[in-house]
Amino acid sequence: MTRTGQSGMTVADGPRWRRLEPDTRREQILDCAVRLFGERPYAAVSTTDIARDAGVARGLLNHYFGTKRDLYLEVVRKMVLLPDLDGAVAATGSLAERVERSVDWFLDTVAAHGKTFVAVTGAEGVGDDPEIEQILAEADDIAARKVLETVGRGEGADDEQWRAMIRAYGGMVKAAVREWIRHGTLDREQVHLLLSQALITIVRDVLPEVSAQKPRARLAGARTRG
Amino acid sequence: MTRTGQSGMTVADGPRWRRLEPDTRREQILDCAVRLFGERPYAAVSTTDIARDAGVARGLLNHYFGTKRDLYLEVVRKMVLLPDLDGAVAATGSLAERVERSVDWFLDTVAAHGKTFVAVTGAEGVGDDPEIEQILAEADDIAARKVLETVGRGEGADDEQWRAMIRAYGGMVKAAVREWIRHGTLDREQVHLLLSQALITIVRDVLPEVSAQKPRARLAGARTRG
DNA sequence: GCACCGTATTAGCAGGGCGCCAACAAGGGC
DNA sequence: GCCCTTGTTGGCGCCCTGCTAATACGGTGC
Repeated sequence: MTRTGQSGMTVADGPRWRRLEPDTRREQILDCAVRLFGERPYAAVSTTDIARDAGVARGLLNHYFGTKRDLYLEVVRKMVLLPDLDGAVAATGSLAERVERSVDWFLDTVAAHGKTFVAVTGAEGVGDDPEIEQILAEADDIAARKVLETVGRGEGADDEQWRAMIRAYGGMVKAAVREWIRHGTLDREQVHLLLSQALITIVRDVLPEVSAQKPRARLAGARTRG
Repeated sequence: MTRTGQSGMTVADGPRWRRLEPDTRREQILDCAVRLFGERPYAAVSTTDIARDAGVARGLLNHYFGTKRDLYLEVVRKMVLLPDLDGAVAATGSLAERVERSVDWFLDTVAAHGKTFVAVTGAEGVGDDPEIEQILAEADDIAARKVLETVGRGEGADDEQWRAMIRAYGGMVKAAVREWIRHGTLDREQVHLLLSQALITIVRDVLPEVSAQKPRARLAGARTRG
C-alpha cells in the first residue's frame, strides 16, 4: 500500500507524521511564521498558510502558541532582537572616535542581517496596539542603553530622559537604514555621516543641557550601582 | 405602527433609512473607520463594527470602498496628511532662527492634533506591506520638502539625497513626539532642543557634505566591505 | 519481538468575518 | 400621484479561526 506525500509523489509506507520534541516543533513552526509574517502583513497570512509551510496540522499552532495573534507577538519578539547586540565596542578615545566606531559596528551588523532588521522597522499604518508597542519599546530601550554605554555616557543609562533622547535618535537610525537598504536613496557612507554627526551633536550639546535642567532630580529609575 | 431604532427606543413611522449623497455617505463611513482603526489594530476591527458605528448595512462598505483593506488604505491616506501642513513659516534670519521657528511651528501643530499624529506614527510590528509603505513614504517626502523650504534650503528639495536625509530626520521627529505626547518621558522643551540641534547639524554639516560628493556619480546599493 | 502507554499530533465541528448579488425602497422628476 | 433612478439593504457562500475528542507515533517493560 502506498500514500501520497505533501510533494504529490507516492511514498513508501511508514509513519504518516513524525513525532518531535515540543521545543523542536515549536521552533520549526516559529521559523515558518517568522518568514511568512515578514513577507506579508498580518491579515494576509493565514494560520493555514503557516501550518502548510511547516507541514503540520493547523490546530498544532494553537496548541503551541495559543491564538494567531499570540503567535504573531512571538514572531515580533524574535525579530526585534538584534542578532548580536552584545558585540562589544571599545569605549575609548575621543567622543567622535567612539561615535564613529559605534555607528560603524551598527551598520556592519545591519548590513549582515539587514533584511530582518528592515522588516522589523517596517511601518504598518495606523492603529494602537499596546502589546506590539511595548515589545518594540523594550527593544528600543535596550538599544538606547547600549548606545549610551558605547559612546561613553553609560553613567547616564539610568536617566530616563537621556534614554528617551537616544530612543528618539533610534527613530532616525531606523529611517536612515531603510533609506539605505530598502530604497537605495542613501549609501552606507552617507548614512554613516548622518548618524555620526547627529549622535555627536546629541551627546555633546543636547544631553548635558537636559542634565543641567534638573541637576538633582535624576533619581528616578532603578539604580543598581553603588 | 412603530419601529425600534438603533438606540433601542421606539420611534415614529417614517423612512427606515435616509438616502444620502454618495460623497456625504462616503465621508461619514470613512470618519467612523478612521476612529475605529485608530483605536485598535487592523485585525481587531471588523467591517461589522464599522457598519454598526455608521448605522449602515455592512455591504455598503464594499459598495463604497471595495474591500476591507481598501477602506483601511483610504483611512491611512487620510490620517497621514498633516492637518495644516501648508501653514507657512517665514524663511528669513539665521539658520538657527529658521530652524527654531520651524520646529516651533511643527510642535504647535502636533500639540493641537497630537492624538491623530501619534496614532499614525504608531509602529505596528513586522510585515512588508508595499502599499502602506508607499503611502507613508509619500507623506514623509512631502514633509521633507517642506522642511527644506522652511529652513532655507528649498533649492535642494529636488535633490533626492537631501530629501532622503530629511526623511530620515523625520524618523527622529516622530519618535521624539511619541516620547513627548505618548509616554511623557520628554517635555516639549526637551523635544524642541533635540530636534532643533539635530536639524541644525544636519543642514549645516551633513547636507553640504553630500552635495560635495554628489558631482561624482555614486553607486547605489550596499557594499559588503571586505 | 511484542504489547502497552504517554502524549505529540490530527481531523472535524461550530462560530464569525468577508465579498458579492439580487432585491428593495427613498425621494426627486414629470 | 406615479415612475424611475440609484442609494441601500438582506442574505448566501466561502474561508478563517479556536477548540475538543479521537488518533497514532515511538519509547518502555517484559
